[in-house]
Amino acid sequence: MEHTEESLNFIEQMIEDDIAAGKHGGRVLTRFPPEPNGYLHIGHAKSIVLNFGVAQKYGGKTNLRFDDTNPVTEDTEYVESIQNDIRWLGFDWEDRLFYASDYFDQIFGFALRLIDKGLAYVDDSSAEEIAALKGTPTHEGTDSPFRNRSIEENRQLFLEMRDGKHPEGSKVLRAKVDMASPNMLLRDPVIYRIKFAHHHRTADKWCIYPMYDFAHGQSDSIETITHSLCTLEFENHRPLYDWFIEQLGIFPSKQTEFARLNLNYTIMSKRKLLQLVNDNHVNGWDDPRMPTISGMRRRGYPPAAIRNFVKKVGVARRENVIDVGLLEFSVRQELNKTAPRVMAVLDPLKVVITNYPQDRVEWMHAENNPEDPEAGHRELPFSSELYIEQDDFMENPPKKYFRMFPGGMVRLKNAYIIQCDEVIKNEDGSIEQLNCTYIETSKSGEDTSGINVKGTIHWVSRAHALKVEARMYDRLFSHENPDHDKDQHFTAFLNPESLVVKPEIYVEPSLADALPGQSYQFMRKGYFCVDTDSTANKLVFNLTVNLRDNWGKS
RNA sequence: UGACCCCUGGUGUAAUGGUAGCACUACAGAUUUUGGUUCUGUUUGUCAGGGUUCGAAUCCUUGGGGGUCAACCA
Repeated sequence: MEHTEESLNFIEQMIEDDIAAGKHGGRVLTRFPPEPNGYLHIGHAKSIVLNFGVAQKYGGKTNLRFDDTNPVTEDTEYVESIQNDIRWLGFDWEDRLFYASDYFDQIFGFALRLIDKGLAYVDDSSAEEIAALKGTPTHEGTDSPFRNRSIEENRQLFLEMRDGKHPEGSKVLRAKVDMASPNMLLRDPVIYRIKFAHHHRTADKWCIYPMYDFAHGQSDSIETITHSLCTLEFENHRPLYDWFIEQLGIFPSKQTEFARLNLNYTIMSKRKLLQLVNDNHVNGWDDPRMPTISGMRRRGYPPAAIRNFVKKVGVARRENVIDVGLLEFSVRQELNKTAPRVMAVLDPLKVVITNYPQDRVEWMHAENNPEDPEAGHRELPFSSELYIEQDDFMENPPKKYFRMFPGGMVRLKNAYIIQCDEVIKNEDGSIEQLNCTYIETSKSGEDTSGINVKGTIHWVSRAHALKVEARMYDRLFSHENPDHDKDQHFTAFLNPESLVVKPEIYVEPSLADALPGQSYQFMRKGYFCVDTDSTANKLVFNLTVNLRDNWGKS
């Protein structure tokens, strides 16, 4: 057996180099550091798969750490959903659940250490004044008038800030780096601000909170993270990340940036997703049209499909926009192997088999999944009155149409070949029903008719069909980049047909006991899953993704 | 008019100075009791110029294009 070597992405390459060099004794410890201020989306899935995946591959571990340094935007609702989503994706942080807020005491100590080294000062300037003195990317900044306070005064004032003696916005603690740096982040970044806000974990213990740059890297160090993987927009933060490690003399975690995942026909910004929820453009964070993990779960995307998708996308440092078609491919690939086949008629057309006894019911033997011999078989009721799909019949078919037409023959999947004898119309010209005859000797599995038909269509027995609701989902946006227009808000590009509800479709009776979350292939139509809105009286199915359809393309 | 990063088919990603490959998409065909799946094949690519080298997608250089950075957000 030939075995092809899989090529490494640049992060795996780096880790292998580090291990080979004996760095940290070959130890690998990564972390996934979400801020609990929103739901996880497919972009986070990339980070999760990367962080957990690479650690697994090299015998390491991964911490889950909530980056909860801004009490104003964070909430335990998000803490719960995030953990739920990571588990569902198939990853386990075991006993390593941490919060940046666990380290507030230590981080406060780091700040004092900086002050004592003359590397941090309390600034009484307003936010506007600080911004004004910061300069611009092309013009260097100016020192704050408070930059040269004594160590003693800085210490005293910082302690007073902690003790709530100063109002919000009146003072901040700044690192003393370099106001002339071409890197704006090094121009004396604010590292602590006053916020009289209730924190979801530390409650009212603190009224000062560290900023990202003085919490994230420090938390990495405290946990002795070896490889701190983050997205490209933090690249300019790396010199500061390293500066703090150097000045504080703490564990040297190493930050490495990779390009975030972008998908066309959707948006990934948490702020904008929150707006879709708040403005009721969608029905919550787990709306099946949302690019959130919870939305995809409800839509019926299997976790393995998401993992495979992320692996196919790869990891690199260049900006990218992934075609949502690749995600759909991954979903079909997984569901094709696992989803039982059933028959469902979405847009019914009544068929009467005139030569089939009206009171007769035959139970047809049907394969559950041709891709999976283990999946077994089921029995399907067949009778003289059926429903077929409206677009499986055409009165005046084009050349290569091989479904039903007047005088034509078609195979009913798992049943008989029938011939269309008569089209019965309503007064308005619409088709009321088809009268057909069946070929008695053509029963599936015991066909001796010798007739070969090109088309096979799905059907359900009218008397036995279950009436269920179907929610037909399409992409949320009709433009591949909803953010492309400077003058028009992204909501202007919402797809008005992203959800079409079919209140009543017909499905075969074997679906009666289907449970929320279960996926099926509605043969020749698409993959559907049972929605959590289903009740004892009425099942609700979500369209996960259509089947590929080559008909009519050429 | 600053610093840092990036540029390989339509999309994404390999090739670590030595045959530009893989996946998705598209197209064509075979198989098929799902116009699904599967199988086979085809089209399409190294941003541009200069240099180093026996040899450059890869190294150097100039230019072009794109991204990030001026929250008391992360």
